[in-house]
Amino acid sequence: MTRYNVQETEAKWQSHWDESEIFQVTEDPARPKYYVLEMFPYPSGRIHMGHVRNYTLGDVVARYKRARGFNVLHPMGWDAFGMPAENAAMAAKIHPAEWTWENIRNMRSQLRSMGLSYDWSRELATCSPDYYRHEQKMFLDFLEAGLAYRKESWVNWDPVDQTVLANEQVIDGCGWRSGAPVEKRKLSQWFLKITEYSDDLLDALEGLDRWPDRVRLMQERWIGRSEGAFMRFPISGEPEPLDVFSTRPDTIFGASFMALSPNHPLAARLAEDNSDIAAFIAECNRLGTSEEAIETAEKRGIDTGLKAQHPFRLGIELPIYIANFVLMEYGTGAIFGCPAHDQRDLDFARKYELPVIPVVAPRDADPESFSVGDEAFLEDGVLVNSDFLDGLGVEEAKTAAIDRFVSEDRGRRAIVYRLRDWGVSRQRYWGCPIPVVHCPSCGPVPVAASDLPVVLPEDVDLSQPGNPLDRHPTWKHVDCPQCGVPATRETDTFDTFFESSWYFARFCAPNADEAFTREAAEYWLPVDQYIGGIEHAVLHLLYSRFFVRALSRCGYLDLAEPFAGLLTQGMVCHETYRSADGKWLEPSDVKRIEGGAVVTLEGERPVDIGRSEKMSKSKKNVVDPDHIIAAYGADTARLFMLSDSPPERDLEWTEAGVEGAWRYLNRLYRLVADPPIPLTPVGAGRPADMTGPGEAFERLVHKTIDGVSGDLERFHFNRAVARIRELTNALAELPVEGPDSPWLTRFGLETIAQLIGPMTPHLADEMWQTLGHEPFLVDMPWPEADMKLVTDETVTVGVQVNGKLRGTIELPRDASRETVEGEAFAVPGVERAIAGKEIRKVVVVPNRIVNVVV
RNA sequence: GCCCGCUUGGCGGAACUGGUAGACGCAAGGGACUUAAAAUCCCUUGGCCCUCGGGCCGUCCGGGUUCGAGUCCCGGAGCGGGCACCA
Repeated sequence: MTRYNVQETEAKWQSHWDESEIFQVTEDPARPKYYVLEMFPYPSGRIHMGHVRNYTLGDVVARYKRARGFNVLHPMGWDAFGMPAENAAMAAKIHPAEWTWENIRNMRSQLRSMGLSYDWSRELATCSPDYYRHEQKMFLDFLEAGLAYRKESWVNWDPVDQTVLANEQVIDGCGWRSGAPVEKRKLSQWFLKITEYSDDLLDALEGLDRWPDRVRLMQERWIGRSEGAFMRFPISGEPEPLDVFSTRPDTIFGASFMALSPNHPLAARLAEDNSDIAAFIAECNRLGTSEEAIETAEKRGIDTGLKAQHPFRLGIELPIYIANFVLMEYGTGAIFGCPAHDQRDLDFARKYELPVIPVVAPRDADPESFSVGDEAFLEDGVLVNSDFLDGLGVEEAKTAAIDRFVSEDRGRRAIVYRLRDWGVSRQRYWGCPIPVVHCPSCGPVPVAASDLPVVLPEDVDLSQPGNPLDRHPTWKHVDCPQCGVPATRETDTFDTFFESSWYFARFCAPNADEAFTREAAEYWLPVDQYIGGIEHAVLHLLYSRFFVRALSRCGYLDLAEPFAGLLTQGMVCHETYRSADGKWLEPSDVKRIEGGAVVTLEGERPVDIGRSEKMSKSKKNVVDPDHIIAAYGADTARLFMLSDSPPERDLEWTEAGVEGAWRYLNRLYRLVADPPIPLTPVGAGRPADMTGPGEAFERLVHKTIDGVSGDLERFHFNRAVARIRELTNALAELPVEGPDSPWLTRFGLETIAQLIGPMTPHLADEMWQTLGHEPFLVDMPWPEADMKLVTDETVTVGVQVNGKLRGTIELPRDASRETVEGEAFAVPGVERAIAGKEIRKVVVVPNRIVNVVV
């Protein structure tokens, strides 16, 4: 039997593609363009199955669009700055740069073995000065445009490692490496004014109609526009009043306390001469900076002893607390608490025995007796206990309350956003240096554009805690660009989201002296189809959307949105295995035996099978793409990635599924290498007379072309694969003796090769050549379905009685109602079901269903 | 805590906008070929009942809308993801 030599064949086509440079593209105004981009990887060392899935999806789209006549840009690069390089440097004593470049070398060769249609001449790595110098220039332009500024903000500080920790590095309030309790610290940092675009970023979401709804919704919530009012409360015995923001000014008469964020300036002032308050604030600061930590913590507070005066109720004073659930970043960092109509306020009030005064009652409730228990009343209703607001609905009451605040000059209507400005400073080494010099007399001064790039020094010492740039002997010492006195460089580097916010533009002109050329960017952008993980639904995508706005303002380009279409792929999962002593086992350490049980490969000891989870090193349920490609080839891995699950959903990697894909590829190869019957010569005409089965098969080919095309357009890759397999099954069943079979078999095989080309490109080119064609299949136009053959002349219609299927009938398409009813009543199952009953109604849905109601 | 998503046979999934539930694949069982095995090919396969014609039940659970619900609405359960310094 002819055997498919996958390693040899895949290597052969990869080098052919490479030598002929077929995937290198240039701008061509005569042709429609299509820009396919997959989120570029962090060079962690080896590709994982998530990458394989992501890049397979992109490659299918790229190859399909190319066959459809588009000039396709499909580039790849490396998101090469980031913390893991520093961690590796500390753990293995390798320089981050060396570690990163070595990883890039490895991963590039792994990606190449997948046979992806990248234009490798455009490859970039963000850690190269050639790349990051442009973002230093962008930062200078942002500064000049007023889009970058400096302010203090809070960070998680590890006192032992002398470093700032990411939220994920804070475990139970302690540093992940040092184990020391984490402190909140205030640092002066650089921010980008993303909030200036809050409304625009929100409004433009509507136009992103090729984005998943849930991603748009997540961004909408993230931006978090809310309407309300700023209100001023005088504090008894204090000169300065307290400003608060509330979305519920209507509940002002239900206020029973005020609460300050532990980071509020007033709280800080009170702490100066009150050790209890200072201790409470210090404790809050141990909580970490994440919203999750703050929201899940028990609601706690401390009474400051200060009293705020109720704006509309003379003589009523409200105690001012400092509370751990009030965020300094939102509104003014202070609130009035209305326990009856806010759950957090209610929890707090119950704990500190503060009054709970209902001021909104359900419309059908008795206002006198309505009270609130352990659940705040959040719905619409009628205002009660509220003086001039009594009897109004919630919306009317909001307006009336704000109007009164305004007329008494105690507040104003306002819109606030949850979105905060983007802090881009990182106290780390392996990132893009922020091009600023701190001068003792001029303050922070931008580096002159002509002095860019500020190159990250490589001779650093990572063996001690803290930022190595800070203690570098020479690098940071420079003269002030403005006044010339000795000054020091900014030692912070950019957040790595900075690099990924514009790489899609750099790919348009990767060798340009400037960040990118306007010409190339205007030809290629926006990205027509962006593909990546849902984990980037908010930050990366929102920052990139902000970046094109900021770059447009600074004259780099003229673009509304970076990504016109977005596909978010699910995770790659695998069963988990544990030995009897509870240790995780790798899939390659176990085997499946008769009956489905799993045992260890060595010693055949029993293994506990856990449920399928995202592949991760900690659970050891990782399958190395290299091993799969070595054993089965890239096409098998690609086909399995596409055939088992729709792209947005999680995919469960199974050895059996891989085997199935592998068997199918071999079957296809055998069909062309060793056809069941001799084929007609290349280009032979369609036989004039077709047999019945032949004609049915010919129709199926056209239906498959039509179906697969539609599936690929909508990213229903798993259905496309299923259809191609159906066609393959039908081809195998063609009668050997049929006079039209030699032609039909060729027609079927050529079509299968073309349709499966985007998914398994090596095999498809091999099939194409074996069938007698010149390479490359990727340059062939996509097959066209003959729509006359796609629609059958007859239809199968289901016949129901009272909604229950009783049989089916074969009818000419668009048969008359009379014909349909006549045939339907003649179905034996229908006759049985309606015998002796009165027919009340017959529903006929043309070409679909008949429902007899008795 | 807040926000978002998912739930269909033994398993992954299919079913376009409410119209024949289970396409396609995997696994399992049976058979063919073979000295044997692998590979390949063929058949069966949602559950229960059956007089082998068929009957009843069935898309996480409980309600509802409809001639008709996996699909729409209300309520609930379970699982997963995100929460601003991981990328």
